[in-house]
Amino acid sequence: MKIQIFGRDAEGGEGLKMEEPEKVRKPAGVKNRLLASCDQENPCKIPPSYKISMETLEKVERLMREDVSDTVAILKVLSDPMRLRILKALRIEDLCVCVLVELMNCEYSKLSYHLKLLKEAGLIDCTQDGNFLIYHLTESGEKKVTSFGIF
Amino acid sequence: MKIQIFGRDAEGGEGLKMEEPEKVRKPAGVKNRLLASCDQENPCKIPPSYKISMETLEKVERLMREDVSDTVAILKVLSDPMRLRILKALRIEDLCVCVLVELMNCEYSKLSYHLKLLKEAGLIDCTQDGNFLIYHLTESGEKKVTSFGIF
DNA sequence: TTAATATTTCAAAAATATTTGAAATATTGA
DNA sequence: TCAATATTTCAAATATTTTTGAAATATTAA
Repeated sequence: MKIQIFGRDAEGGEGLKMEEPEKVRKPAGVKNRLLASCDQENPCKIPPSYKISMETLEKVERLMREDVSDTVAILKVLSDPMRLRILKALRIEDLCVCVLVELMNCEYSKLSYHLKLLKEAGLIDCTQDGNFLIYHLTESGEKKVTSFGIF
Repeated sequence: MKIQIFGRDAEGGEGLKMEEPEKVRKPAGVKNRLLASCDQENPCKIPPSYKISMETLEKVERLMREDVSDTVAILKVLSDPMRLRILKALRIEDLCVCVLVELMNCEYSKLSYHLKLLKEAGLIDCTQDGNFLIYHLTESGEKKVTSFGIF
């Protein structure tokens, strides 16, 4: 696959792109990989509507290198009906495991698994009172849950 | 497990909870399941700090019944590094599969799988230009991605 | 002590999601 | 028409996540 690169434009998404005379570039570094096979003997074949500037390309490549693992981790934890419902409940009231078990209508061990994930993600925590564990949203959990605007 | 229920309080989370004299209730309907074994011969054993009002309980139970499947579905789609990075890229610029393949540094079939999930979730779509498919964020995708405040 | 209770942990089983590579499809250009 | 290209589809192999039930832990109550 080969890509044609057009001259600089004023910041991706800004609208107004001026199209400079067609000119195939062969840049160094990261761009090399992306545009490797694009040169004179090997002319680029791309659809006419498809133009992309060096600036935009670089911007996208920079984004690609950003670490998304934290975001993914939190999204993974949130993307489960049981865990979402636990969070919803705890937003209203701190609840002990025994009540959650009844509310969720499930086995202790199952609930416990999900509570563990939520806790490991720092979204909830619990305090002990005798034999009972009473779970609550953490401050950061409260914030995240709110900022995701999920509920 | 048995739960002790205390008198009405003014809306969960409003602060100021007045604690009426201890009184075990045995309500009907949904509450029955939750509080089934809580009566005179079978006195409730809960930790002293743990009080919950009928109102709060009802509120939580109502929440439990709400359907979260749409939210879960979208969160599931978002909770993958590859898909997140695709979305990030498409926020900057519409991109054809061939460029995405290079950016993501992966096989076509793999990329295609993730594009499909994103498309099925209505977050992205594509237009065809000859042999090329050029993917873009949908309007609703744009909105969702923004509202989740992920990037 | 001992028994009962609330909860977690663990490992195996089951369910889901992802990756892989080959083959299919559709479009272009000769 | 035919070959080349861009992309998707498919089914099998892998990997990850979730469920299950039994056993472990820790606390209370007797």
